[in-house]
This record gives sequence, C-alpha cells and structure tokens, in this order.
Amino acid sequence: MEWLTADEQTAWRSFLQATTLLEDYLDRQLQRDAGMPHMYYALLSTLSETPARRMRMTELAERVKITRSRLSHAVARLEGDGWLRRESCPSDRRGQIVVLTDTGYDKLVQTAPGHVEAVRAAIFDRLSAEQTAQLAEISQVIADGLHQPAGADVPWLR
Amino acid sequence: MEWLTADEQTAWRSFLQATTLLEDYLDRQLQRDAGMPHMYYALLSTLSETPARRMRMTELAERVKITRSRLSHAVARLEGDGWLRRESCPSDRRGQIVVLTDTGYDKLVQTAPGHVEAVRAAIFDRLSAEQTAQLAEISQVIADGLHQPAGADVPWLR
DNA sequence: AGCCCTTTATTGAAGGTTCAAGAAGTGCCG
DNA sequence: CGGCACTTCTTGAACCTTCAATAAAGGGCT
Repeated sequence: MEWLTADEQTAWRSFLQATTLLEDYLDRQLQRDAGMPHMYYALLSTLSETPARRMRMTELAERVKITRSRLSHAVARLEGDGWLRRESCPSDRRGQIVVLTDTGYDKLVQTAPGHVEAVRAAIFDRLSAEQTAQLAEISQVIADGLHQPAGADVPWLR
Repeated sequence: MEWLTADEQTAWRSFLQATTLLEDYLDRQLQRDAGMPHMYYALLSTLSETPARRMRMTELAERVKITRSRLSHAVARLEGDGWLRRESCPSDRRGQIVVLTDTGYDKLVQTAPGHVEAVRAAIFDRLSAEQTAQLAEISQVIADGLHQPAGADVPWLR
C-alpha cells in the first residue's frame, strides 16, 4: 500500500475542489435557465446528436455513463415535461427507444448558448490550447481506466 | 457567443465522462467499504487534518466546497453514526463546532488505505509525474475561476 | 438601549440517485 | 419444444441534495 506523494495530494485536492465547484456551478446554471440538472441536459444534448434524435435506453445510458435505473427515472421526468418520449423497439420487444421531441429540440436550441457560455467561462476561457489538450488526454486516460477496471471481467456498472 | 472548437468539445466530453465515472466509482467504493458516500468521507478526512480534529461548520463547508445546508444534513447523519459530534462555540453562540470522535478517527484509519488505493488505481497510477502536475495546475485554474465568478460581487454559493 | 442588517446554522419539502428486486423478452442448447 | 441463463427496463424505498424559510445571535449605528 502506497500513500499519495505530496504532489499527488495537492493535485487530488485541487481536482476535487474544481469538480465539486464545477458541478455545482453547472447544475445551478441549468436549473436556473433550463429548469433541469446538468445530467438531464446531457441526455437531451446526446440525443440531439444522433441521426434521428433517438436512441435505445441502454445505449444512451452507456454514452452518458449512468445506470439504467437512473436513466429510467430521468426519462420518466423528461417525458412528463414533454422534452422527449418513449417508443417501443420493433426489433426487440424488451427495448425502449427514447426520442427527442420537437419541443425538446427547441428547448435545447434555446438553452444551449447560455450553457456553452458557462462552460467556456468556467474552463476553456481560462486554459491555454496546450492545457486543453492536456486535460483531454488526462481525462481520456482516467475514463479508459474506469471503463474496464483491472482484474474485473464482469461489467462493474450495471 | 462562441461555440466550442473541436478540440474543446473532445476535451469536454472526455472530462465529463471521466468525472462521472470517477464519482460513481469512488462513491461505490466508499459505500461498500465504509458505508458512506465520498463527500461524507471527505468531511471526516478534512476534520482529521486539523489541529484538534475540530472545525466550525462554516469553515468546514468552505473547505470542502459545499453549502451550509448540505453540511448540516451530513453532520446530522454522521453524528448519528457516532463518527463525529457537535459542540457549541464559546466565542460565538450561533456557532457550532464539529468534532471528529475517536471512533470516527478509528473509522478513518481503517478505511483510508482502501480509499487511497482506489484513488491511485483510478488516477495516479495511470498518470505520469508531468500529467499529475498538469492536472494540478488545470484544476487550480478552474477552481480559482469558480471561487469568484467574474462580475459577481455577491457570493454565489450560500 | 433600540433598531436594522448580516451571519450562522437548521429544518422540511421537493426532487434526484442508488440499490435490490422483479417483470418481461431473448436466445441458446440439449 | 422446454428449460435456463441472460438482457432490458422499470419500480419503490431509502438516502442524499437543493431550495426557501426560519430561528437565533452578532455587530454597527444613533
């Protein structure tokens, strides 16, 4: 068992503070301007980038890295708001297809600029191009590592 | 209004995935091994590093970057578990001082190795020393920016 | 002292997330 | 075909977080 070095500790502390503050900041921004938390916005946003603005539940959950259960609850709420709707899947009767409605798309078009602005203000306006590239690389390494934890042959995320 | 460049988009996407996965991973690890979410562990950990393992509510909230309200709920829970206790502040009768109990300290000593190991496995074992330094710097920049958002003369975090 | 504004901390309700359990469909394999 | 294991998605309860409202104390000002 190894402890963290001094450098690692400062990095870890700063990272935790940055992510905590950032989440809080973006959740507030979107709750205020769009009436939904950041994760829900990410669902609409992800759907809007697919060919027909539709996706299977499981695939959507995998893309945004959340559990199916969490997605079910979120979709139920967003469907109630009218931003998206469910359709049954023709090829697999267990499946559900989530579709971004036109109203949902409009909502996204309406709120995207403010959100992008918030992201820029918090992050990219403050980082050099090099730092942006470094952040991308570091994030990718961490995400890759968590996607398939060493020694686990069973998916750890249900 | 500027959109994100292609590089910024990939960085943002990776960053979001990494932080989502990481939070989930650490919350699970701590819930399983310590019976508490990551944020609660951070409270115990922060207290353990102070001179007499005690701190005012407000200062603790500021250190870990959460609202007073959230802290109140968390402390109520952790006090119920016996990991910490409240004491009234002699110099300011509105104040409360949160104290890490001996049991709470033992709990921390017990669970810290496993948690540090999880953090190492997810992050520092995968990053070079340079990348660790880069992550520290980037995180610091982001955290600094969010601490005092440009154009706000009123604290945005209550 | 009295007044007012601020700071400190808590509370309860509403909403979000996790976890374990369960219903329903798929697909393989004897 | 029948059985069995696995996948897909949902559900409800417990827990956590947010938000707005509140109580209580400090501190300045006249």
